[in-house]
Amino acid sequence: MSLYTISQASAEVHLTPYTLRYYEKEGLLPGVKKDSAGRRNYHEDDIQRIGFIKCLKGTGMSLKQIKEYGSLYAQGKKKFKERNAMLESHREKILLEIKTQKKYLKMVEAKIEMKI
Amino acid sequence: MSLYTISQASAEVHLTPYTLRYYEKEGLLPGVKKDSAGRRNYHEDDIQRIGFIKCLKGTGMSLKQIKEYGSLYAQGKKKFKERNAMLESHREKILLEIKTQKKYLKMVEAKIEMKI
DNA sequence: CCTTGACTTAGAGTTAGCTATAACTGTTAG
DNA sequence: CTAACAGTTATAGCTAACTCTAAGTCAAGG
Repeated sequence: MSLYTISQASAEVHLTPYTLRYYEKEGLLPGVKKDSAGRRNYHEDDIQRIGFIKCLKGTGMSLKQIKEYGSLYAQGKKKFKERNAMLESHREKILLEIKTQKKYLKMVEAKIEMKI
Repeated sequence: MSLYTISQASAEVHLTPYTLRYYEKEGLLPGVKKDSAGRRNYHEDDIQRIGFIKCLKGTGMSLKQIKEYGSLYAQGKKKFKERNAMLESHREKILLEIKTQKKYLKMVEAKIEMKI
């Protein structure tokens, strides 16, 4: 049934075990199961969750907000509206960010072309 | 000849006076002139420099690297090659970043479309 | 049985990048 | 002349996001 130890999960998602424990401690990754010896067993859907956390974080969402999103998610469809509103506004933010990056790219390219 | 006090420069570039002084202290913005009373006088080209610093920083370059770039720049054309290499590799980084952002955008949009 | 090694926790330490405070100085308006 | 104001410095404090340390536990191999 596809279980990962913390070091396997770490390799899979390219985050250190430190970071994985930290995310869990901060409440970003609730409900990770442990074996009889108290060791974490990451399931496939934990890996998926971490993937989405990386996506949100990689687009500039703070861990605090990611946690908030996760908490809305955990509350199921009664919070669907709120949760989707969060994603929609984050989507706008990403679009804006891409625009800004493109502008900055042009500035850097202009500087390169200056040859001075 | 278009001089700015620190608060005017601050308003112009959308950075706080604290940040402007901090950048200067960190060596990112050498050679800012002062008046007889010791107050900073930002010239038009200081404003331009800050603009480019914001561009580099906004695309993920660390202040340390920006300082390094500035120091190469200050050494004139004898460091042209090195400086341009730095910009070229930064350009690649930005391109990659835009690509990543686009991928993440799709992930967020997919999540929005899930309606679950 | 004992060592090795991968894990556990709580908590301390680190880094980047600001942001604020305290004490002070020079300029300007009334 | 003086009070308010906008600046100055040095230095301390803050936040986010890790990153590491110390001390301990557990399971498996020799």
